[in-house]
Amino acid sequence: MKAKRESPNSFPAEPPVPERVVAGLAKIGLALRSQGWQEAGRRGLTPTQAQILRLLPPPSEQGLRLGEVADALAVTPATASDAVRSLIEKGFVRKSRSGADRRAVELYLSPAGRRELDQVAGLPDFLLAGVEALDEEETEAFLRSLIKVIRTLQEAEMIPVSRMCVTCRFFRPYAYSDPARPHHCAFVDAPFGDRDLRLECPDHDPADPDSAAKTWARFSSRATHEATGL
Amino acid sequence: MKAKRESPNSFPAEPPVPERVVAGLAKIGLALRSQGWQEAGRRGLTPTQAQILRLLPPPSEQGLRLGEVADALAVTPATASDAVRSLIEKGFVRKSRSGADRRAVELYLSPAGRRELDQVAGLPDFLLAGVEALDEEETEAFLRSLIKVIRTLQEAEMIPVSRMCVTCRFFRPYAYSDPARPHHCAFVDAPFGDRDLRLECPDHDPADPDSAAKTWARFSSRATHEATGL
DNA sequence: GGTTTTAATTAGGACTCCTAACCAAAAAGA
DNA sequence: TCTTTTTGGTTAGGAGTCCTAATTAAAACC
Repeated sequence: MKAKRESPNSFPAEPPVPERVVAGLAKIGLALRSQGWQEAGRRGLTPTQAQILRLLPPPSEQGLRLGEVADALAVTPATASDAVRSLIEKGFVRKSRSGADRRAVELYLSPAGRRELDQVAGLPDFLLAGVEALDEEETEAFLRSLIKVIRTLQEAEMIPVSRMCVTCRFFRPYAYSDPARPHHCAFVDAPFGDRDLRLECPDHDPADPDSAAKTWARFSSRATHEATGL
Repeated sequence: MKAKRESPNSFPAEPPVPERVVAGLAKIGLALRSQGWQEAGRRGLTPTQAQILRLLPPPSEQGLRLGEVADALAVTPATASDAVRSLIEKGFVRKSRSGADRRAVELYLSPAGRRELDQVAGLPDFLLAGVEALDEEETEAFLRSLIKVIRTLQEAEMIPVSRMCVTCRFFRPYAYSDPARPHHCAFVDAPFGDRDLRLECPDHDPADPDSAAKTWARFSSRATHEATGL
């Protein structure tokens, strides 16, 4: 039987702050899941299927491999294959053998899929309403913290790597002293601030591991100190 | 074809900040889900089953109703009933008819369930590692923002209401001017700070709707201004 | 006492996940 | 070149997650 820990200010201690944060994130995860299923009922799509639709490009662009879809959703290829088959039966997705590699497939949105996606994307996350309860400054701080958490998870390979600034070869964190726009993007060759940090940038180009590590160290430590007013 | 929006600083605009925050939260939800299933493989428990185990009390305490379990997990009673049946077959949960209301059931952890829970809870969320990449101050700000988001979601009834400070009749937000410990808990009759804000307090007692609204308004607006230095 | 409501279960169906076994094409080695 | 791997994807099988709808039984209402 463990004695209860006391926090420094004599207020009876609960689990440490990070654990409560995790619990909070779990609650949001819960909401996302249950919302996803309610959505599913309204249209004919399950959460996974909707996510795949959001992922796939129109036929005019380069299609996605099945493996890429599986990675992005963090499921096994078997599961992804199931979901895709069901989407094809529903007429929302097209599949064709890849030209370059004859065992691979390329997946695209069909026109019907494109229309369906507009509907699905139209009612964007209910979560948005929750996040919009934060003021601007709070939201930006929240985004930055979120990016740090996600990146850490990615490094531990617990979450698929995505096209974020912090893994991009064009990203130069804290290149300027202007606190509103401390970062530099070498792709558009312009300074920008935390509010423009991206999670999925179309122009993303992965940095080599070495400079990625440096970039991350720089971003991570500066973002930390800046929050304390340094 | 839509023209690209420009943000005020001429950096090419992406979706607005709140949307990116939602995207980030969704990524974390993804990680939670896929981790849950990997867990499932190791032990014989699926994510839902593990969550139920975490929820149930030992036989020495008041058992939970099936409906309460369903609410807490944000699933239908049918789904909860399924999962509970499977847990009973595995010997981790005990069920008995409620004395007070003969159609209701009371659910408890069995001794085996208790042992299993220790295992499950032992490897707490991998997410913890991610959150611990934040420094102390950042973590506290993150927790506070999270509470605001969750509470907003609860008000919109998109997420089950939980035993948080902000819905408790003992909670007096911003009762003091001390920025380190601005709140007061009338249950323990002591001041406390953001770092002690709770998501699941054992002593929680719901406030009546009227004063709950006032408390929330006070917490919400002050937390906002405080962040901007007011 | 006779509705209505509420708590839980069951039935049925689509889908999500997994692991494992399997082809077939591509890459690697001898 | 002619095998081995390796890799991309599919299928089979099984437990579980979810839902809606129908059912049973007890409680609450009038």
